[in-house]
Amino acid sequence: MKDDTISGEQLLSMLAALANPHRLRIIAALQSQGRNYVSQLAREIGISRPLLHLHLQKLEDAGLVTSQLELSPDGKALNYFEVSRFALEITPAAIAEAAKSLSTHLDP
Amino acid sequence: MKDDTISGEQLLSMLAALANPHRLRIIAALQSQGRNYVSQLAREIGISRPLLHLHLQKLEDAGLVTSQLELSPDGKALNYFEVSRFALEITPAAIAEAAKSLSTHLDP
DNA sequence: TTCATATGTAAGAAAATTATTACACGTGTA
DNA sequence: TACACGTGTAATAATTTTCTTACATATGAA
Repeated sequence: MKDDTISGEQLLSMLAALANPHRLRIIAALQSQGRNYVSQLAREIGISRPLLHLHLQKLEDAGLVTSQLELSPDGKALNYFEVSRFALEITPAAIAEAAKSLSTHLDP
Repeated sequence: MKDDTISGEQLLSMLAALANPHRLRIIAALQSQGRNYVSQLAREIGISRPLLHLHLQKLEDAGLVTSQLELSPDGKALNYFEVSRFALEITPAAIAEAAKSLSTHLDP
């Protein structure tokens, strides 16, 4: 059998990170056009840079994108983001499995 | 090729519906123990009935659960919920595909 | 020096989601 | 009738998320 096991918290954080139209578009853009740095991506998607920064942070916290700070030829610091490789199989059974490890307000 | 196509809005509404710990537990409970009616499910999960009602509504709006009103032997109206059969393949490519049909604030 | 580019982040406003409480209604039984 | 059980929902509060604006910093070029 495949080990598709994932913790409830992990699943939840990925779902929460994906549950936003801007963030879906961000992933789509990085997937289709490849890695990009923050300011440029903000221009392409049409949202403000601080707002994009916030969304990228959520995606990165969930492990869906990664970033790498680089120096451009002309000396600017560019923070490049790219999509992580991920594949979530979302089914009732997978959710039931993951939910076993979801903490409750009743937990010790 | 498989037609895994899904609209951006549809994907988004499912992701949003899943991105909550209570709702994951609801799906897990219905999947593991089978269909159940609202009051009983509320007791099992340990949340109030109105709160469960709200979460069930979101899940139903997203098409992840369905409900059927039935009369118990002793005449009570019981609203039974069960999990829908769904399987979402969440990958960067699938998101890029779905995001094509995501409306923007810039749309006509 | 000044301008244009890049970076990050803090503070507060706005909006959406989540949660509680209280109400209203229906049926069968004591 | 009163109680216990089921249903739904409205109003409000609390919390979280989203968004904007403004500030601070750094580098290269004009």
